[in-house]
Amino acid sequence: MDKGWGLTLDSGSVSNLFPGKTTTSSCTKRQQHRQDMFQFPVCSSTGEDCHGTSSSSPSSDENRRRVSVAEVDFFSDDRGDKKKTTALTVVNVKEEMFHCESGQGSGLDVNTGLHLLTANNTGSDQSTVDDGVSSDAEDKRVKNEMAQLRVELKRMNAENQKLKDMVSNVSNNYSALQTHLATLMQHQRNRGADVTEEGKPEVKNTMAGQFLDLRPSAIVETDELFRSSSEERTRSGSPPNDNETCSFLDGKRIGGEESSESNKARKLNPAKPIDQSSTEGATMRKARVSVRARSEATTISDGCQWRKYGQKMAKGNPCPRAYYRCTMAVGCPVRKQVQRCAEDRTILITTYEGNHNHPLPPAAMAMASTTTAAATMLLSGSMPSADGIMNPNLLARAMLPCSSMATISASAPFPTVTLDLTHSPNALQLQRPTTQLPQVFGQALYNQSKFSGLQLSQDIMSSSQLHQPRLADTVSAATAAIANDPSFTAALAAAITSIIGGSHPNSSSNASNNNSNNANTTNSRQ
DNA sequence: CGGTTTTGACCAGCGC
DNA sequence: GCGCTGGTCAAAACCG
Repeated sequence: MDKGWGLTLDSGSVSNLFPGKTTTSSCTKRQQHRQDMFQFPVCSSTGEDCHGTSSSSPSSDENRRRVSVAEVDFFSDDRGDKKKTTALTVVNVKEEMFHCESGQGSGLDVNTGLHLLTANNTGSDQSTVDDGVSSDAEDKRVKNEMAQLRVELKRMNAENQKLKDMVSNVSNNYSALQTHLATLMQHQRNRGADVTEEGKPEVKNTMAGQFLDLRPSAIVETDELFRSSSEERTRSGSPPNDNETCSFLDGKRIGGEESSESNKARKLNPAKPIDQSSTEGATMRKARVSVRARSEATTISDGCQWRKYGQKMAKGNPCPRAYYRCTMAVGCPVRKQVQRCAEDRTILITTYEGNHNHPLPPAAMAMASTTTAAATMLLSGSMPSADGIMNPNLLARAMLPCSSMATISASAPFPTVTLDLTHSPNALQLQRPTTQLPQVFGQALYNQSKFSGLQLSQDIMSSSQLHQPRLADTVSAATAAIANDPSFTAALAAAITSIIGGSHPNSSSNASNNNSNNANTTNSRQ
C-alpha cells in the first residue's frame, strides 16, 4: 500500500506496514519480466523456432544477433538463480549454434548461415557439397540436441510454473497473515477500550494502550491527577506556577528550572502521586508532530525562540540530532528535535512535542497551531470510532485529498503525526494557500470526523471552511511565517496546518491566548 | 554580562 | 545483569 493511500511516511514505513501489495506487484512484475524474457530466448534459441526463423531465411548473423540480444537481456537482470540458469542455457544454445555455424569439423562456411538450411541451397559451394556425408551426421546430432533443448525447455517451463505458483502461494499466505494481524490488533484495541471504559486507564505496553491513554477522557483524568499533585507541591512549599498545568505535558521532566527538582523528587520518591502524574504526562507527551521539509538551514524558522540543550548522534543517521527547548517563556514545555533525513539530507525533520504555555506571535502561532492541531487530531483519532475500532490511519486517510501530506506512524515508539511537505504536489502548487487550503483541510477534517466518529464541532468545520475573520488571522499568521522563513516549504507547512490548528478550539493558539481557568484542560489536550 | 551553544556525563527504558 | 540507545543535564566555551 504505497502511494495508494496517499501516504508519505518516511520511506519504508508504509511498505513496512503493508508490504504485501508491493511484494505482490513486484513479484508479478518479476514474473512477467521473467516470462517476457523467457519467451524471447525460447523463440530465438529453440530448435523449433530456429527452424521457423530459418525458414524465413534469416542470416546466421541475424540468428546470432537474436541470441545475443537474449543473452544480454538475461544478464541485464540477474535476479534469481533460475534466470541465471536460463541465461546459461541460452549461452549454450548460442554456442551450439555458432558451433554449427562455424562448421567445426564440418568445413561449413561461417557466412552461409545455419548449415541445416543452407546445405541444399549452396550447390555451387564446393565445400558444402563435399561435406554432404558429414553434414548428415551433423544434422542428426543437431536434431538430437534440439530435441534435448526442447525437453529442457519444457522442463524449465514447468519449473517456472511451479515458481509462479510458489510466489502466488506466498502472496496469499502473506495476505492471510496480514488479515489475521489486523484482526488481532482490532481485538486488542477493543479489549483496551473495554478496560478503559471500566475506569482502569492504565493500559500500557500495547499499542492500543498507548493510544487509549491519550484519549481526552484519560487526559482529563491525568489533569486531575496533576492538579492534585500540584496542590501537594504547593502545600509542601513549592511556589505555584501557572505554567505547571502545561508543563506536566513534559512528563519526564517538568520544564524550566522546576524540571530538575521534580526530576530529583521523582528519583527520590518514585511512588509519590507526583510521579503518577508525571508518568501519565510522559504518556501524554509522547504524542509528536513531525514536519518534513526541505531546508538548507539548520532549523526551520517557526517563529519561536529555541535554545539548544543537547545534541546526539542517533543510530542509523550520520547527521546529529539536535534538541531544542522553547525559551519564549520560562517553563514552556515545548521541545523540538531537528535532524536531517539520512536518505535525503536536504530534508529537515523537525519533531515537536508539547504545547506552548504562553502567547505566541503570529509567526510562531502558525507552526504551533500546526503541531497542536495535528497532535489533537491524532489524539482524537485515537478515540474509538462508532464501530469500536480505532484506526490510526484515519488522519492520513482524511488527509488523502491533500495528497501525501499527513501520516501517522503506528510503529513509532510514540504516536506521531508526520506532515510531509517534501514532495506534496498540492503544497508546491499552493502559491496562494488561502484560496485552496480551507476547502482542502475542511474536507479533510470532515472526512476525519466522518470516518472516525470524531466529535468535530461545527465550529471547527465552519471556521475552517467559512469563517473568514479566523481564516484571516491564520492567513496573516501564515504570511508572517512565510515572511520570516527563508525556507518556503517550512513556512508553507505552517500555513497549511495553521488553517487546521488556528481554527481548532483546542489549538495552542487559542489555549495560549486564553488565560482562563480551563487553560489547564485545553493545554493538556495535546 | 547575559544568553546561547557545545559537549561529556548521567539516567531511564528496553532488548538480549 | 548488561549493553545499547535516546533524552537530558550542566559546566564550560562562545558570542553579541
